[in-house]
Amino acid sequence: MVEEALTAERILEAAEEVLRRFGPAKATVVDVARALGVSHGSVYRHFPSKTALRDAVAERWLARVSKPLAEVAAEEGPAPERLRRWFDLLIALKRSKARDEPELFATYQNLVADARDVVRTHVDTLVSQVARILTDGVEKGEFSIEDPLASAWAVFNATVRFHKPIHASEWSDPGIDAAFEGVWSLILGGLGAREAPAKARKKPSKK
Amino acid sequence: MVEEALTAERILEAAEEVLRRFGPAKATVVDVARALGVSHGSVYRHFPSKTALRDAVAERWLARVSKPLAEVAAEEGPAPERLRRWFDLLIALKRSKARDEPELFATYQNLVADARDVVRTHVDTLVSQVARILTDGVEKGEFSIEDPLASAWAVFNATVRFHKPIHASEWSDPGIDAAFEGVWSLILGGLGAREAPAKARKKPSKK
DNA sequence: TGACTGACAGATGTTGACTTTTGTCAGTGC
DNA sequence: GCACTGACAAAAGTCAACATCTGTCAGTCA
Repeated sequence: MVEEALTAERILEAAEEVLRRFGPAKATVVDVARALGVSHGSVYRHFPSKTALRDAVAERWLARVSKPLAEVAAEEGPAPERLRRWFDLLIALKRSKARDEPELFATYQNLVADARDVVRTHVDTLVSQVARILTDGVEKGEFSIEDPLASAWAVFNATVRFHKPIHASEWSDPGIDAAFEGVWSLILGGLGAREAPAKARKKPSKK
Repeated sequence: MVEEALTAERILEAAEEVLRRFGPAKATVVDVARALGVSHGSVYRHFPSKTALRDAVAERWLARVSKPLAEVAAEEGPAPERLRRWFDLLIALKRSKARDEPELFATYQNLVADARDVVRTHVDTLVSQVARILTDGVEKGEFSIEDPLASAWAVFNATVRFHKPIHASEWSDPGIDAAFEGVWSLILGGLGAREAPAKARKKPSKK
């Protein structure tokens, strides 16, 4: 049987599995190497440090969050509803990660606590997606705001309680959904949300 | 000189001083007793546990936050500006506590992490103050909202990043004030804030 | 030659004996 | 009697010896 070559990709998969099973506190580089049947020195051929490996695992994991969100951001149709769907999905994704992959979620929480670049990049990605929806809405006359990127940041900041991992323990409060509704109507008002005026409404795009 | 009687009040003062000096991790009941020249058993005559003592210290400390805020909430004049002054003061108070009394602030952070009743009560107090300002503004036609208490919670939730101790590390970010401005204009819009119409209670037709 | 190993040094984490702290209460003396 | 003490048990915290982990590198072997 031919041994499969040791690649960064294979290491990442093994590392994710090890993190999922043991959690960030117990997972070691030796565990990852053992899962691959190599010495731990080999892992350092592909990643300069354990931190870099952890960041790379998180990056993949975060890409699996932002990709479906990007799809929602790119949808057609009224921006206000799309914005809401986008946040509903963001919140649902975060909650399900916290519930179904607690160890990986804990890894991500450590990352946030360390204020790693990988997290900043992820947040920037998410905020640009929101900005895209807002820009779209402004063009269609569905939002009345001056600076979509600034507003995107504002919306993101205002909803921090509902998607930032540091608040994860509050997500099981019975009133959490009602609290979000309250913040949401504040936001819609603040964005000057309304139905697209007939003459401003764009024809279905077919580019 | 006659020994002063040992009262809950004197114990609280000593406990606050001990907490301020040693911080929540190092302060012991024996330290508090020593500062008062009594045995630690005596302290337990007045407080059932160290936790109860810590909570009582925090309660006093929080009262010193909510009292000046209550004064702002009770002021006359336009509600939107008052609301803004109220939040500016809240944020300034929290930041100065974090900066000038780091040990007591750490005590409070522990309290929040433990989700103690004393914190819930404090938050309820603050939210009612906001609700009071909102109610006032609704009566004067300065806000158009249905449920001032629900909106007060929404405003509080939307500004969490700027006053909740768990976010204290973000308060020194250079962009934090700009971020607050962004959220604030969202909020003002969401509350339907406007100048008081000459004749209150009449639905406005234009800006 | 170059991917990989394995032995190694220093850093970090764990363990368990020991110390301190919390909380109780019978006893003291005012 | 009451307000307080001081001795105590159980719980929690400390610390140093020991073990494991991270990161490096000279050496192996295909």
